[in-house]
Amino acid sequence: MPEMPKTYDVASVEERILQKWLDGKYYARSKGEGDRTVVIPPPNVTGMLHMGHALDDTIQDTYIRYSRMNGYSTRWILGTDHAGIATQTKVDKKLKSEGVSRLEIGREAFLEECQKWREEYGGIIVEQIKRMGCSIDFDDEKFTMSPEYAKAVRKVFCDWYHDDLIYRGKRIVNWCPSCTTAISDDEAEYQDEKGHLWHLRYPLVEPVDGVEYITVATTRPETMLGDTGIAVSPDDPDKQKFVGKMVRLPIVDREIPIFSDWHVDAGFGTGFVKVTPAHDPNDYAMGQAHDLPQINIFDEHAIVVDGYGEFTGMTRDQCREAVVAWFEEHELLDHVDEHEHSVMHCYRCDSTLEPWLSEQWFVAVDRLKGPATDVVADGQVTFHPSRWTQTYMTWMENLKDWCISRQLWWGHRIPVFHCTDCGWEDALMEDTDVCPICGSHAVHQEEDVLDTWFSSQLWTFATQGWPDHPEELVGHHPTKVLVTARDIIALWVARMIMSSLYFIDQIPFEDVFIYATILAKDGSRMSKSKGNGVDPMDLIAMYGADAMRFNLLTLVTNNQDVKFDANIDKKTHELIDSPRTEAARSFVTKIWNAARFVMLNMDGYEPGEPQASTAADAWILSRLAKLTASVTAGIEEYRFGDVARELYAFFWNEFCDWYIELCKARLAQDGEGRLIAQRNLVFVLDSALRLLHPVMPFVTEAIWEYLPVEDDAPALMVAAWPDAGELSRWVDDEAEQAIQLVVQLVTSVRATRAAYGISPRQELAVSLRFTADDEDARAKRALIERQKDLIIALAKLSSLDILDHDAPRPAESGIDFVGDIEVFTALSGLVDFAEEKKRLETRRAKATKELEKLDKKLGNQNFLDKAAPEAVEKVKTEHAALVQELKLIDAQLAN
RNA sequence: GGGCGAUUAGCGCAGCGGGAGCGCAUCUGCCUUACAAGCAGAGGGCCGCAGGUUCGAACCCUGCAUCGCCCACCA
Repeated sequence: MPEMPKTYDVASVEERILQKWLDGKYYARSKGEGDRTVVIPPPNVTGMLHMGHALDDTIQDTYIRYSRMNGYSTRWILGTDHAGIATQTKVDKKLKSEGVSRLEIGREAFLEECQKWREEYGGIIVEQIKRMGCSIDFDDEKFTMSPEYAKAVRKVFCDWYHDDLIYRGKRIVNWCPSCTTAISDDEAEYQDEKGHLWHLRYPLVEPVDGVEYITVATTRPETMLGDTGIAVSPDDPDKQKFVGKMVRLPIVDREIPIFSDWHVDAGFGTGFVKVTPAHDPNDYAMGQAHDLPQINIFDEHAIVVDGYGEFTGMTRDQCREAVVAWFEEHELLDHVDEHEHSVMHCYRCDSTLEPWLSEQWFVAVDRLKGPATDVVADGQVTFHPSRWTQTYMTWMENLKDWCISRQLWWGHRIPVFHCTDCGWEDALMEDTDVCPICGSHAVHQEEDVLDTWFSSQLWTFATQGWPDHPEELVGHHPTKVLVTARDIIALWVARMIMSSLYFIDQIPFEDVFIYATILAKDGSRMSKSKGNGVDPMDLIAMYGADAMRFNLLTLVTNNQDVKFDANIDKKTHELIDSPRTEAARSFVTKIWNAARFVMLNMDGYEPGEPQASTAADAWILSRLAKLTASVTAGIEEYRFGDVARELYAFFWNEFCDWYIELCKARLAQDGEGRLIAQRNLVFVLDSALRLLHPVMPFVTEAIWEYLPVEDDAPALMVAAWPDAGELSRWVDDEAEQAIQLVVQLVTSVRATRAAYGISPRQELAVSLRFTADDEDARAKRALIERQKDLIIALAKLSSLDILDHDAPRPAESGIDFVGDIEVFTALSGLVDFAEEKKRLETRRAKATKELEKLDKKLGNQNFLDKAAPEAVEKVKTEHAALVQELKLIDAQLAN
């Protein structure tokens, strides 16, 4: 048999194993019972993957690998998102650094630049996904702007357009005057800024009760040029007398009405609000409700338009200054307060956004939201953890029409054509340059492109042949689970549900798994600008993909965010270390070494069934059976953190720490015992590797190549998942108790040894004495007799005697207790007995304190009456044991 | 303003109604031929604060504090 290298060389092995998988195309769709199609949330082609992707992809890969091994039909669909605004920004910046702008090179050349960018970064992203070990369908990569996908997007637009779900309208949008595009609310960044609250006086046309003017408070005095009303709160009694009166707007000399509206907070400012419907979302809403004119005072660059005299041609800032100066000059500036408020900025160029009235395209959501709410309410689509259901529902309730047009170039161009001659307009699947009505060639396509989410909402079905090959969807849609981050529940998850229900009358996925947001160690968001981000590729380079994956999965609990334990150099922003990932790497190494030990003891091995020939065998097989059931259920329920911890505890603390040690004596001898131990070791190791494989695919695959298991599978990755039902025949609670006793006895002797500083090489004579002489004690005694050699070997004893229950205590011995068994360790000539006395006294104090607690409990009649009988019984047993222990300690002390 | 989450050992986290746990770090002793990326042992906790429910609360309820996230708003 080939010998395993002494050390596990992570980098070279992971590289080789990856190639093996790719060569074998084991990542491709698998056939089986029950469909498990999963779509990857398409990463943006803007750059590299971050820790969120690493977590997302690790979860999906673990799930898919498990499902593949467990005989499901699987397919994990790969793809990337063109990410309109984000990519365009990156390409803009790149061009700028080369000294050109997109306006100079034109739309066509710019799109070519975007394509180039996409090819480069899309390629990098796919390489990174490979490097993490993801078993995704690499031969069939999707892209939200591929010709097939574009066709799906276009069909969705046209169908909705013709079903009156898409309309064009003038609305207030977040406008970036520098990028000259609308951006969505989620693309706006709020920043708290110190500003001012200017109090301006507006004269009343007719005095009211002798009052000649009212005072409004505003943070944006420049917008007063577009004021068309003044609002007061309906809950403000002092102001009601002004309602219905008119105000003469200074500078523009316009008469505007005072009205009452619920938007107004009587307690803020002066209680009078200037209303500028064209330049504020709230004012727009009030303007709609009260039928006010919408006066746009800015052009697309936020320059004051014609007709405002000296103010025309000014920027927002210049205009603000000039307006304030004018009010001051005319003694209409009441006063100015300092005021902190948050201001929206463009996340691309950081300009202050202008709420701006412009022509945009919208999706009417009224007919879409009902069905999308129902499928979640009735459990067809289930969120995990369940609390996200509420987030979803709340968002659906408050859903407003969706602005889908973007004044960008990189994206799906809106397929609406109009004729400037006759006014014809339609959404078309094929481009045209002739008007079908008047035959004119004055036909133009809309310049705007669609919001990126408009295309990604189709992801589950447009990646699977829709609309041209609907047969591809059969059996593979709805997909099984969507694994994603919580911040796109509204932006993406909800929209996928809406569009999927509309177009293919199916939910897009059965489950939505929302994982925790990964924060930096200090609890703040990881971000490039703060330099506290961790690059998954750095972690892989330092510790390997398996270690990163394992660590990430331990973080998957019910929590909604989690701090990533990594240290980063404050100056260079480079990763220094990640203690938790390092610990995970130790686990990888441990697995390698344990396997290596097994392989070093394979001389004379002949394949055969596992066999519970000793208590140790029965125990480990029982533990394995329970682990298999638990891990299987854990993955099915998306409890990845539990799964990782259980695997760790079994492999390290049970298999390595005890079973391997318990086998060493048998392995050292020739004969049947050795063969049985070999077979059991191979069986348990093989099973454990299978269970570990979805979590740590590389090291398990590498080890499996050495294992002498007969299996048709060409790789562990496509080998069978252990069958919990089949294994359940090994469950053996008695054996588990027996080994637990062995472990306790060995640990007891080791603790005594450590307490006295006795060398591990010094063999000790130990005798055991049972405090009782009942059936239970006799059974335990028989068991210990059977495991005597094991205990002697593991505790490094010269002898192990079992005394009769009434035998005298051995002189000059240390004492310890394992339940009702006294453990005497002969210490004659080895220790200072004053020490032992001190030790016993400490122990006595502890036991006394514990006993008091139990006494109190048992003295409580309510406890005896109301608590579960098992609970009472347990306390009674513990109580008896403690009483016995104290008696023994006292006897020992008296000695 | 509305909602959600967190607060447990120095650090990062599990546990979520009946004995306070894991990993790292710390201390002690070990190169016991699978593993020093290891082995054995040990120390370290008013389980955020205050009430309540319960025979019994880290766990359930209420309030508070601190930190964080999401949504809305900020004239």
